[in-house]
Order: sequence, then structure tokens, then C-alpha cells
Amino acid sequence: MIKITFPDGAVREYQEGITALDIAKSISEGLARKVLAASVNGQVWDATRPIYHDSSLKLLTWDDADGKSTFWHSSAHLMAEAVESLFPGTKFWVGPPTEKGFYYDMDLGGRQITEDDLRTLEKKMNELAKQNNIYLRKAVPKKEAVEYFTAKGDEYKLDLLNGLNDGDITFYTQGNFTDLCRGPHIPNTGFIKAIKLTSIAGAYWKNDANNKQLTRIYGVTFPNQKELDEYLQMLEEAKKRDHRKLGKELGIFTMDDDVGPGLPLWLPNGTIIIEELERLAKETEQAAGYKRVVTPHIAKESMYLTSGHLPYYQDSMYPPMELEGQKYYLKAMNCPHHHKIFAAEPRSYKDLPLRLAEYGTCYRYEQSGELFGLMRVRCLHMNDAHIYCTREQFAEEFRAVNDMYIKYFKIFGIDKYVMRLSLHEPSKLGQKYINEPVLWKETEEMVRQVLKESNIPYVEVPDEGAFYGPKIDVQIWSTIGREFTLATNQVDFAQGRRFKLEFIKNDNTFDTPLIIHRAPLGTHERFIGFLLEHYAGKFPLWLAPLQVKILPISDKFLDYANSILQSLKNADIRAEVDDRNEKIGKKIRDTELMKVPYMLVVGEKEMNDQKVAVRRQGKGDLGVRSVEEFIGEARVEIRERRGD
RNA sequence: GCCACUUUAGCUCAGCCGGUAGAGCAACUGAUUUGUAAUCAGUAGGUCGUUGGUUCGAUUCCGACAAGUGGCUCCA
Repeated sequence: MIKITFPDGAVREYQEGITALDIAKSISEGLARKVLAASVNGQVWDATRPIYHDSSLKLLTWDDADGKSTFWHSSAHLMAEAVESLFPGTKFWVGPPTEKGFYYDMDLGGRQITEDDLRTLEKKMNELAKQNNIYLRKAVPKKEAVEYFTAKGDEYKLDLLNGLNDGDITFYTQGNFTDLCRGPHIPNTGFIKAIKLTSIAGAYWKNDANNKQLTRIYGVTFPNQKELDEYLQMLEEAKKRDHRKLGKELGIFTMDDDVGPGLPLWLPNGTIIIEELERLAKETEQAAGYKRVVTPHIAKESMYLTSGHLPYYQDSMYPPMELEGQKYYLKAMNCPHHHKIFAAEPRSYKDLPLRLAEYGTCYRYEQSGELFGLMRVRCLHMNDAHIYCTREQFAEEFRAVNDMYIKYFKIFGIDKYVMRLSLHEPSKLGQKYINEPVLWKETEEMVRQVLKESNIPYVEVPDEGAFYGPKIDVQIWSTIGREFTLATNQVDFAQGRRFKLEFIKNDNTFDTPLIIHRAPLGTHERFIGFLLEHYAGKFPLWLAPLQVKILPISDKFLDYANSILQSLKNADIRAEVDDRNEKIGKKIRDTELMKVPYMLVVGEKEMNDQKVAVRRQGKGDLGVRSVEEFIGEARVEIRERRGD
């Protein structure tokens, strides 16, 4: 007999070799029907795998993340079975679960696959699922496994086997499909009730663009049709919040073929948001001791050779223009220009920290396949600043920048974010990273210390640093689940030296400042794209392009409406009168759809009492009040940059 | 850059197997003077992304290019 400990601490005895599924059955049949896998001593196992020793056990169902991913991984195998039966000779690479479904990479031997094929595959998968085939686990000696795939001529699985040790190799078979797989899997295919293959994509073998491109099929499956319907419904909802759709509907930005890909045109409504964001940034930075500067959009080649950007990033800069025998580049970053401002006059330690801020316009020649709405563009406006400080000042300055992030996150109601500390990869010194092993180690440790002392949760990611130093990226998620790198906070120990930046110390010797690159609001493009999705287009009052719409019941009250408009304008509130010859219901509907925060309905009663009937977008009628009262409240809401 | 798909009126979309296009909303005109999410009627609007080819004839079939989208690679 063996002892099984359950999550609630209960301990029960079972026969040696019992499976998690049997244990579930001993508790209840209903539970057994839901068990997808089991966590045995913290490891995810097949529910059908015998347990021989005392263990802790957690039964995993659809409600557990590990249950879901086991379900999707098994679905990938089911899809592979369908692909193999429809397209014999297909070779498979890997088929992992993802956050929302699964994919399988495969070599179809030059065959092309279409959307119609996906429907056929779905049908086949449903057929196979109904056969309730079990996923059979079998431990296989390496030699046997190699022979099996050599006979199949499958170089991909042989490559996988190369990295595995004898004794760690298992095969899983369901129906007519056998795959090299570490598992685990769900008990049988019958659990998979609803199937949707979502897309076809090319994916480089081993994620390397130099390798052959395999065909990747994405899919998602569910234990019942209802969940699939809900999922599809959710996708529809997400589409409505897509910043590209909202950006068009609300007149925020547009793109034009003649202007060029990745070059957004900001419409008047979008420009208002830009100006409000800049106002926030300027106020915040002024209070934090920053000084504003303005720099040109181009610079000579020599500056980018000095900075060291050219050898690293030439491919993502627009090609140079040649004038008077000199090459000029559009700037892809503001830092060198700012360094030149630092260098423009002698600096003393008393001048430090020197904080130079600019909403800088940059141009980056992003690969065509990378462009994506406002999120990935070729012309961007960065909430940029560079802080020049001494080593002693560094921690305090770095912390202050992090504090600024937190302040902004509060204003915008961003409560889910992760700071990623990006480090260098020692083996790539001199290639991807400046060859200063000691400085890398030192600065990475400095940043780590600051994060620890400020109790900011963070994760460390190797091989993601900037070429001139470690950095912190702030990852955020829009309400439709899209992930962004919003802000960045970078240490730079390299460019100060390259630009020969110096300050005089109190002992009359010279030193090079450390530089912090920071962009808490990222770029206007990405941030406004994010805000559109974050707010679903319903901007808080201070950001809303149009803050108040005055809706006269009929044009008899136009004069009164216009007098209110004048009062609002005098109070610096962005307002318009809907002077169309339409019924009030229509005016309200259109204004609601344009997501204007406040509507002021005015008719006979309001005119006689010199009042307005206030209506809040999405909330309905708030009742009647005087114009002065409304203006007073609205101005407070704007000044405090309230969130809703 | 690579794989796949998409591109029809200002917007959202229809157009089966090739015979030069249609709806709703928006716009414009007129009527209506309206009380908290769509008043009615009429008018106008498109070389069907661009460009080659096949064909008596191409929005429809094939190719190239461009832009967009879903991924891959990339992201100072």
C-alpha cells in the first residue's frame, strides 16, 4: 500500500500502481469524467500513469492551468493525427500548448495548405476525437527510438532525439499516430469536444531565420461547444476594442499608401490626445527637475559612428541622404543629440544630475512584416529623456525614474505590469554588446539593487540588454490581452565615454557621467494605441478629444445651446453643439457611439431655468444642474485627471 | 525579410460557375421642430488596390507589385 496526500492535507492509502484516474473514480464518477491529468509530487503526469510510491497528488481539470495545457497539448497530437491521415508523409517538429490553444510545426514536403484544408482537418479531428482513443505512454530505449524515426526518414524527430538521454524517452500513441513526446496527455481523445483551427503561419525551424521555414497550424479546443462559442464571442468583442478600428471610428489617426507604411497621420482628435499627454509629461518632468530641449530630426554619419549605433543598428535606420559629400541619417534615437547638448559646455559635478527631456521624433526602418497599426511604426514620438549623473547619484536617479512609472500607471489605471531586467549575454560581448565585461556586471548589479530596495517585482531576462548597458522594460497588457513593452529605463556606461563626456569633480579631476535613458510613456504611437484598447475608446474626460456635446432638443434652442458652448469654451472645455436637424434620441445615440464623456441636453425647461440636463456617456441621465455647477465639476475632473 | 490570407462607394459589407456592380450607414436636398441610444422621402457617389497576361469579353481566372491582417524572425 502507498500513501497519497491530497491538497487539503488528507492522506489515504491505495494499492501500489494505482492511477490518478482510479483514485478520482474512487472519489466520484463525476470527478473522474473531468480529470485531465494529475500533479504528482509537483510534476504533471498522465492521469493514467501508475503511481508506485507515497506521493502528494492534485487532480487536474479544465479549471487548472496545467489541466488546460495538457488538454491543448493532446489536441496538438490529435491535429497531427488528422494531418498525417490527410497528408501522408508529413514530418512533425514540435506541437506545444500556448496561452490560448496550441500549434504544431510541420514539414508538409512543399505542399501548401489552405483555409479549406483547416475545415477538412477540423472535421477529421472531430471524427478521431469521437473514437475515444487513449493516449498510450510507452518508455522507449533511445536506440529503438532512433531506429523508428530513421525508418520513417524523419530528420526532425531524430534531431530532437539527439538532445535526449537514454531512459528519458517516451512515445505516445493515440489511434494511428505515434509521436516522440515527454507528455503528459489527457486520458483519451473523447475529452476534446469542440475544435477550431485558427490560422496557418510559417515558422522558422528552431526559431532561426536562417533555417528552413516550417508550416505552423494554430488551433484551440474545448471540452464543450459552449466554451468554444464563448471564446469566439470574446474574439468578436476584442475586435471592437482593436485600436486600429477605434482609431478610425474616433478620428484618431489614419494611414495612407502614398505617405508610406508605418507612417501614421495624426488627425485633429488624435492630436488633442498627444497634446494632453505631452502636457502631463511636461508637468511631471518639470516637477522632477528635468530641462526640455529640442533637437533636429537628422544628423551626420559621424555622430552615429561616435555613438556606436551605426554598426549595431544600421539595418533598422533609413538609408542615408548624401549632401555636400556628407552622409546624413534620420535619427532613430535621441540620445546622441542629447549627449551633444551635454558636451556643449563644460560641466561641473554641481550641474549633475542633468536631466534633458524631449518628445523626440524618431524614424526606424522596421521590417515590413513587423509593422502593426500604431504599435509598431516607422515614425515615432518618444517620451524621451537622458539623465547624466555620477555613480553615487545613480541609484537615487534610477529609483526616481521607476517612481515616475508608478505615478503614471496610477493615472492611467494600469495595474497589471511586469518589469523585466534585461541583461547581457557574456558570450556575445563585442558583437551584440559593448565589450566591457566588468562594467556590465557592475551596472547590472546596481540596477538589481535598486529594484530590490524599492520592492518592485521584476523578472530577469538574459540576452536582452541594449548594446550599451542593461535595461528595464515595462511590460503591460491591454484589456484585450495584447502585450506591449511600454516603457524602458536603460543604463548606459558606454556612450558617455564614446562621446568623451566629462564633468569636473570637487577634487578638480575629471570623470565620465553615467547615463540613464528613460521613456516612461514610451512613444505616442504605442501608448495611444494602448490607451485606445485600454479604455475601449472611452477616454477619461481630461484626454477625451471632445469633452462635452451640447444637444438641443430642437433648433428653437440653438441660441441657448450656443451660449452654453461659449461658457464652456471660456472655461477651456472642449465642446461642440449638435446643430443637426435630428431628434434627440438620434443625437444621443450618435454622441454615445462617438464616446463623448458628457452630453448636455437643452430644451424648453432648461432654457427657462438657465440649466442643463447632464448625461454621462455609458451611464445615462445624471439630472439637471446649472451651467456654472457643471463647469465647476468638469474642471475639477479634468484638473485631477480622473480615471472615469 | 519569410509563410499564409485579404484588398469592391467616406465606413461596414454582398456580388454563385467570367458578360463593365448592389445594400445599410454616412454625405447632400426636402419635409418634420422633435425630451434621453436610429423620423420620413429623394439625390448623388465606384476605371472593383495598381499593373501585366489568358479570353470575343475580367471585379470575377493566372502572374508581378503595393498596402493591410494572422504568425515567424526582428524590436537601440
